[in-house]
Amino acid sequence: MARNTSNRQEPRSRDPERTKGEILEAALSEFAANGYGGARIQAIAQRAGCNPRLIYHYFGSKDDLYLAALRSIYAELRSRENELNLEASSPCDAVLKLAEFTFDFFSSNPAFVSITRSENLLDGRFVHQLPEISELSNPLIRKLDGVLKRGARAGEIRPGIDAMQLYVSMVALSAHHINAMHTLSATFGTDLSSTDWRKARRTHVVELIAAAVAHRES
Amino acid sequence: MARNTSNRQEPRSRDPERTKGEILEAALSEFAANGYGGARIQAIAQRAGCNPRLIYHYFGSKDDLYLAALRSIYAELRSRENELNLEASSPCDAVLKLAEFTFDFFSSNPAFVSITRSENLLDGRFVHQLPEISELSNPLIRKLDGVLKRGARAGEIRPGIDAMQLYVSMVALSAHHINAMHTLSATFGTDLSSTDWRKARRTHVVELIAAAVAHRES
Amino acid sequence: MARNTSNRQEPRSRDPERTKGEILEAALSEFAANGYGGARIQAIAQRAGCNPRLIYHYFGSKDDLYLAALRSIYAELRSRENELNLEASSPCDAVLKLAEFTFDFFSSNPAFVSITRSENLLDGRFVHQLPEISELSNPLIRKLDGVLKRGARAGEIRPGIDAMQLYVSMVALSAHHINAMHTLSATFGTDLSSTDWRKARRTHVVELIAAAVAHRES
Amino acid sequence: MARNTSNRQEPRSRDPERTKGEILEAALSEFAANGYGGARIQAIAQRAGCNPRLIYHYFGSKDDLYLAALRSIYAELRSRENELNLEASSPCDAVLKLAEFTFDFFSSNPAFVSITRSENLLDGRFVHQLPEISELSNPLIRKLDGVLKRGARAGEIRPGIDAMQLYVSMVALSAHHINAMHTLSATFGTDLSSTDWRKARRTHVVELIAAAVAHRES
DNA sequence: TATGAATGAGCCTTCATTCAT
DNA sequence: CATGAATGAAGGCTCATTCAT
Repeated sequence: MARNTSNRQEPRSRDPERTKGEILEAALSEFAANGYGGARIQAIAQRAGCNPRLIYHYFGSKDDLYLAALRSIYAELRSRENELNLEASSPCDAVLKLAEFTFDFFSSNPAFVSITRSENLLDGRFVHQLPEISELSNPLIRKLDGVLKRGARAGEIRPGIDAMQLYVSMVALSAHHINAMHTLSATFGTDLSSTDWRKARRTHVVELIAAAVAHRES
Repeated sequence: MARNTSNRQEPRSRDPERTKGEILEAALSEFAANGYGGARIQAIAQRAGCNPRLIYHYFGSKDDLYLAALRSIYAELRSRENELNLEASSPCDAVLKLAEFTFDFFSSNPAFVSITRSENLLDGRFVHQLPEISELSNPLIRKLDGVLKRGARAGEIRPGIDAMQLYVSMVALSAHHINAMHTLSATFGTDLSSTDWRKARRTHVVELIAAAVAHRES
Repeated sequence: MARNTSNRQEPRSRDPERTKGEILEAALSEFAANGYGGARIQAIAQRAGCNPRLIYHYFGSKDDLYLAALRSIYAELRSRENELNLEASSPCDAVLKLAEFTFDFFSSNPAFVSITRSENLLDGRFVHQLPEISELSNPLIRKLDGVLKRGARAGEIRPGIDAMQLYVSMVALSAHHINAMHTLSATFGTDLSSTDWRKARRTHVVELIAAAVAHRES
Repeated sequence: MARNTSNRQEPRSRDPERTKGEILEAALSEFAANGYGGARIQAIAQRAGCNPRLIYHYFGSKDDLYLAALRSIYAELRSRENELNLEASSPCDAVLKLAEFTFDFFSSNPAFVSITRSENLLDGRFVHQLPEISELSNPLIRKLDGVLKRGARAGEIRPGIDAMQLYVSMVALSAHHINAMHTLSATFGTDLSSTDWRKARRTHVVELIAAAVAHRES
């Protein structure tokens, strides 16, 4: 007859910061797995182990939660890029370092690729609401531009390479096979997610970039 | 009292084949613009100027309509690729020809990019149901492999390049800036859809591929 | 074992006009009983014996359904007023005829009173969207004005009475005890909805109006 | 490092009575503006500048808060009516004095009209829980009855007028144009809230009551 | 005294789909 | 061939309210 407390389920943590973090983490997974439209607020709540209502308490709306998730993955990228120290290396090494970093970042952050994909499906509806993002990559492009010019003067690097184009290429070569993994896998009849294929891809991409920037005697 | 037929509104084309084609066309647009989940069966009906019910009449379900759309864009790709004649050119020219074709195909078929993107969001749920797709690219890869080997023997092309990796790179370099147009545009603060940027991108990509496959004197 | 048809519930009438009418009727009751905010779309569906979804099929939204209900009660009022023939009576008789009609209209159309009350709670949010309503009462006021002037000239009616003020008074005297029935009943400890009270009220109101417009020898 | 108390924000007034009063005041506004169903407990908290939880602390529930608001507006009315001194005037003057008082009370207490309206929308659900209200108006009716009888004997006032009916009429004539302001305004295309209209209405109402009770030579 | 955290119930609305004509 | 009528399931969001501090 006694109503012991152990009978009812744990009423959550009473730790707002942690709860908020768990919700964001869950949102990241759900949005990555299903896109904005396909994501279910209830699924996020379940992943976070909390009441759906709580999501509104902390984030206000699905849109705002999505914006928070978007902000978070870009913040992660920015924080990682800041750790790069391109100036310290020789021009060729710096380019390869960036190429490797870019490749590895997308490899180990599939959520970035997924959410970015969803965002593009929506014609960038949300990313355009985050002005801070546009300030993210400009410094990197400037640094890369410096490296290319330095390398060109030193005869190490083919002159005339546009930094932004090169960076877009690095991103393309590093992300597209993840982005389009399923269609490419189906097309080629090969599993592009296998460790072997990914390792081969990394080698190929780095070689391709190296060859592309190298100075050639003609 | 008689209910003569002239009283009711014109009941469409009475041309089943044409109606079916219009629906497929409309579906292509809608799926490309909104993805699978975001596409509305009613919107497709409106685009096609017909009754939603008719879609079920001709295609059975939203899934089947989507499959038809998927099939159609891959058929288009296959048909274009068949027009290529890589064997007729010198190895270097053949590679560049393929690069240019690939770039131009994605540029002029944004629906392919969009629907492909949606498909990957769904983890390839539908593309895996179309076995004919896997037979599409194998011939191309084989041909490209032949070209690369021929070029290597002739000393024109750097040996050891994997055909599939190279082709994935071509696709990546040609499609990713379209696929991720909005996020990249927001990131760089540049409009990646402008004609100028696209033209510069084409030049960059072709040069990059050329440099990557070129044989270098050690 | 046989699944006879009488087992499943009647799948509705397949008579759109009738269905639409039933929904409107149900909406009228529900809105009258609970106001706009308190009305439940599902309750309306149940009253109408149909699926909630059907309401959206025919009316689009709760707002639009409410607008339709509003329109309908005013149309009813207009149609009744048009049957009045004030010009045919002597001025005094015409005024009393209008007073009696007004009293009886509100008595027998409690939905009008209720929905009107709800509308005022919303600061007339919806009534302002129905421009046709403003054209409803102007003719009546003009007619009443004519009657009053005619009566004044004939020495039957006290001169200087403003037609609109008088009409507002008729409405007030006829509607307010319905509108505020519960608070007044509670205040006076009397049931204002009883037949007896209503009958006495009618007599009182008509007498009051009669005395108010009568020409007095001073 | 020490977390001194001056760091956290001022925890409100620490004056329970005042806080309670502010909440009641806020509730009055919110209920008047939105009715019972439309009122938001959080909006009341914001108006009162306090935490929603505090409302529960002081008043228990939304219902109880509403009851308190209801009690308060009727207490205000009772207190005002008690200041009237009908016996001191001549019968006619007394009637007009009451008419003017009633008109002015509703004019200057729109919250009374609004909350009363909301209450009637709810079929008097709450007013029936306040037995003290029914004891409010009985003395007034008795007084008015006395005045009418006195006036009838003196030949000043038409005999046979029922005091309650007359009082209901006064209320109706004074309140209905406020109660139904928006629908009437929309109907007549006139702004019934304008100062001019209200002034003309007052004159009209007083004249109407005067004429209605006046003794006429047959 | 006062407050933020957390919840369960319920509402409007949308969508793909089938029924009957 | 073609269409309007009708439906069940589910989703985002809001609200009053209680728990724990």
